[in-house]
Amino acid sequence: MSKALHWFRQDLRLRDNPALTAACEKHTSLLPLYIKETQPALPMGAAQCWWLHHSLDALSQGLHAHGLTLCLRQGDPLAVLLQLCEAQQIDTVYWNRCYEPLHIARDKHIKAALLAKGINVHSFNGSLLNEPWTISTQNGQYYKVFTPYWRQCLSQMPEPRLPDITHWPDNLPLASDALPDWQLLPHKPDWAAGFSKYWQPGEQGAGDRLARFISKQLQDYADERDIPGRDATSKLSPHLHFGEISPWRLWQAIQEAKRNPACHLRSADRFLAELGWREFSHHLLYHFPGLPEQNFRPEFNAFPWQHDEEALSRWQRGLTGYPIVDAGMRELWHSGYMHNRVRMIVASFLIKDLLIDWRVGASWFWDTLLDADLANNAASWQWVAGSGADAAPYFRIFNPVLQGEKFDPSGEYVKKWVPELASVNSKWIHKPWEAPAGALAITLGKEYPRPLVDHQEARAFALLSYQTLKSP
DNA sequence: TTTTGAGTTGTTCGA
DNA sequence: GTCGAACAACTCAAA
Repeated sequence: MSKALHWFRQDLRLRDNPALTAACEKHTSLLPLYIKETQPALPMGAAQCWWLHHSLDALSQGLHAHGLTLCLRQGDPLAVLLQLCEAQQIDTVYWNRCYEPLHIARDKHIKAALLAKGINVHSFNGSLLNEPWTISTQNGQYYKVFTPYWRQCLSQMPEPRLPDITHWPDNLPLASDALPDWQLLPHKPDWAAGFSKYWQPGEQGAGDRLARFISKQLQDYADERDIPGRDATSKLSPHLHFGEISPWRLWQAIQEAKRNPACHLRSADRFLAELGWREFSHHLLYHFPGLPEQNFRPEFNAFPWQHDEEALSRWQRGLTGYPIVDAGMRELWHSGYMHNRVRMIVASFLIKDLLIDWRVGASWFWDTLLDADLANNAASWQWVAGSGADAAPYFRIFNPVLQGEKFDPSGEYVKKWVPELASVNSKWIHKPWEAPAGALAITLGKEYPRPLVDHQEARAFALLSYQTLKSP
């Protein structure tokens, strides 16, 4: 008659959940628990609080279908765990591992404290194809370049195992907080009002996205993933972040699709490589824990970043006067998401046109992205800045007009998110300031702003600034 | 230890 | 309009 506790963190799912499966197999009673930390090491962004609310709601219903009740508690995790274990004579605690440095430290501390009280702790890999410490070069170093890293991963990929629960233990009924009392949802103003139009948090929503991706999007993924006006990307990132679906299931689904002779292999491998980038980011963060704050390449510590509150605010609100940039920033604000291609464009603009510190951009993304993930966010911003591992060379500066014309030729993406430009001819949609007099139905500077900076001048200045980093 | 080839996502300029 | 070179060397990973 042993009792177990499963501590849900970034694994808000029932299927293919190794820690939960083990807990169910080995114990007769189970307490499923989620803890809202009162002093989190890594406070969640506002957009993700919205997601968390709905994901917990979905998880709670999913558990309920199997006779279990999700227990919600608020406080210091160790104190909550100890209190519950003692009150219910729980002998074993299960969880899936987290990989952010502060979470590793937290879990290590909690594990030691529980063991000291005679409580067993079992942890599992529930979130990554390859955990960061399992991949290394022949010299035993960690990888700093993606391509050899991913080659190595592919060469040692373990057989996927998708453990499912066959026997559900008895419920341990316990008092729980009420989810609405956590006040995760915004109110006054309800800026998340539009989110539910685009997203269905939870395991079911994640599974639906995957099915849609395999059946409708995979075939043309390699060719269309860069076109923000198309619905060509999987949009699985927030589901992956919260662990509503495991990378193993994606891996397996792609392998299955590849067995179909009609499958477009370049697309399938391209998608897997995107999973690879997620893994690579975690690998980098694990081995270089300062990644979210410190330049991976220390020579960037001398970079002359500008402080311009007005420019930052216009970037955040999507009022830079560069349509593709503004469309991206508004997509982010309205939907909690931004197309990958456009993320690179807006990041390049903030860093290289406005010369604003990449950490400032990362912090805005952290607060507004539903898929905000410490490893991915830090690694990607540093990549654009040039301060990161395997980074873009400093002279790779995106031209927002060319990028717009190349990847959004008809302007449909811009028109969707910047409605004041909806009437502009596609010839001028990415550079309305060049339109001849009378060609625009709107007035620049009134309905839509003039460019915040001149890109050619900004580019030249950025190149000069990057020159200063070179050793004398 | 030394050598060698390679490295997500771009832009501009001049022929 | 199209194409290739230059942009700047440097670091990484494997042989």
